[in-house]
Amino acid sequence: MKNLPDKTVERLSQYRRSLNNQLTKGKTNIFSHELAHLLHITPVQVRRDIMLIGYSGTLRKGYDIKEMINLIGKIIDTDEGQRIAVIGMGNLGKAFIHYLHEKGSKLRIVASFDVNPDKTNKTYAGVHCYHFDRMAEIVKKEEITIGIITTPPEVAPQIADKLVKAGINGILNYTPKLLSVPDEVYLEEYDMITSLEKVAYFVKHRD
Amino acid sequence: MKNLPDKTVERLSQYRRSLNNQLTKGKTNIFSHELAHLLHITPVQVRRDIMLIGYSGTLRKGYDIKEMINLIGKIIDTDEGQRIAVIGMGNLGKAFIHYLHEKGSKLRIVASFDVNPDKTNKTYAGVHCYHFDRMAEIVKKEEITIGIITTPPEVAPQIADKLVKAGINGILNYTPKLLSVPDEVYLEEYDMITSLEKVAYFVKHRD
DNA sequence: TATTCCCTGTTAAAAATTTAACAATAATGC
DNA sequence: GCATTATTGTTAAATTTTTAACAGGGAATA
Ligand SMILES: NC(=O)c1ccc[n+]([C@@H]2O[C@H](COP(=O)([O-])OP(=O)(O)OC[C@H]3O[C@@H](n4cnc5c(N)ncnc54)[C@H](O)[C@@H]3O)[C@@H](O)[C@H]2O)c1
Ligand SMILES: NC(=O)c1ccc[n+]([C@@H]2O[C@H](COP(=O)([O-])OP(=O)(O)OC[C@H]3O[C@@H](n4cnc5c(N)ncnc54)[C@H](O)[C@@H]3O)[C@@H](O)[C@H]2O)c1
Repeated sequence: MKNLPDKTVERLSQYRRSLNNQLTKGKTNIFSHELAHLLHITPVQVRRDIMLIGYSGTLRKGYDIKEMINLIGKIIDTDEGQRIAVIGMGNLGKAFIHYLHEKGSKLRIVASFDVNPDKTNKTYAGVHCYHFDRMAEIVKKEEITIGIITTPPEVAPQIADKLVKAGINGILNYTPKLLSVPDEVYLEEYDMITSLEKVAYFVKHRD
Repeated sequence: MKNLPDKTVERLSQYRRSLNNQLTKGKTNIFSHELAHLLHITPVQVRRDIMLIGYSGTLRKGYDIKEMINLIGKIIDTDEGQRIAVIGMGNLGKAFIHYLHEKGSKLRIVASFDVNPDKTNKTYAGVHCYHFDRMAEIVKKEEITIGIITTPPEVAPQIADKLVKAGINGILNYTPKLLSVPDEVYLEEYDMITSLEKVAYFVKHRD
């Protein structure tokens, strides 16, 4: 399948979460306008996204929820899934692991790293924490493709460098320090303060 | 000033963080291409954003870092600042308060709420935690305009409703449950899983 | 003082994303 | 069975966002 637009990928993730939610409520089918309402977007956009991933609903019945969940899974998780590491087992790192635990996704956190002896050689929500010195070794052995950085910001650049050298393909950076990686590594950065400041701005400047 | 584009507002927040960073390194001026490099964007975009906020650099010297920080502060924080509450003092809520503490921003967290007696009537990083029953009262007294929701997802909708009734103007929702609020309330939602799944997708589908 | 160079500010073009419009058609009601 | 209704799929238009192009103009050089 051709590459999907950035924004469509983000929405697919949200569609899936909403669809799973509907499934637990006993719903088996859903209309574009229902899904749109849940995500605060327009029904057209839902239909367009669904068109882009090559799925089709049935007229007057809408979309089959299970089928859509499966298809989105194939697209995002891929059939083989991916293996993930968290670097920095502080508040955020631990919270993340607990949050992802038990989601039953094919994206699995299989290792974590820290340098603090209080953190290393322990297991958090089923994820073992190694000393960061062993990172390259474990990344290879465990076939890890994605690293999530939740260390203090100062060390984030060197962590990123080492992850790249170890052969990782994607980095999700939660420190406020903006990173630089080679083109072939996909980098996503998120800072809570930006979200908060965005709300602050639009609260004061909304029409 | 006319309303700025969504994306520009997000970047302003990042500009400011990067500029503060440069300031501590002793830099007083910066070129568009330098700032662009830090944010992985193009110099044109930097210049355009700066044009939109009505600031001007000097030819051959670039932009005055302090002046830009001040101006961005006026735009995002506004002169009076805003007062913020966190609802749900679990892992994420506490982490957030610690993270924002000591940033010296005009956006200040002035209260937090929980229902668990283990959490209430304590102070975390200088922020008092009240029982959620007192929320409406405190929101009025403390003139709180923004609420950050970090409760379990199940209760998020009812929390949001009550925040809206209490007269809040903006909500930042970190639970994976998508919310619905009246138009006049600005809503921003963020789910870490979406970021992770986005990385997962583009790692496998990058050209 | 002329010339070159570098960097800004801005308008115009391009690209990405969203929204509108509507044809097609299965189910429903009469 | 025929018209009506509801809903999808898709093309085209509109909007938003990014990128390109380039005209200034101040500093440096000579
Ligand atoms: N806590 C939040 O809500 C929040 C929000 C946004 C961003 N952040 C950012 O996320 C990051 C983590 O925040 P936190 O609250 O979890 O911090 P934290 O101090 O609790 O955790 C950081 C962890 O990284 C470990 N570490 C330090 N150096 C390391 C290294 N070289 N290699 C591996 N591990 C190392 C530390 O031992 C510690 O366990 C910070 O950059 C913070 O700015 C935090
Ligand atoms: N921890 C993460 O990394 C992470 C990441 C993304 C999203 N989230 C989401 O953020 C939210 C919080 O996560 P967490 O790990 O901090 O959970 P948590 O269980 O540690 O904290 C939740 C807190 O909310 C309080 N609470 C429960 N009901 C309440 C109510 N009605 N009013 C006020 N407070 C109430 C609880 O007492 C608890 O202190 C969850 O929705 C979670 O899914 C967490």
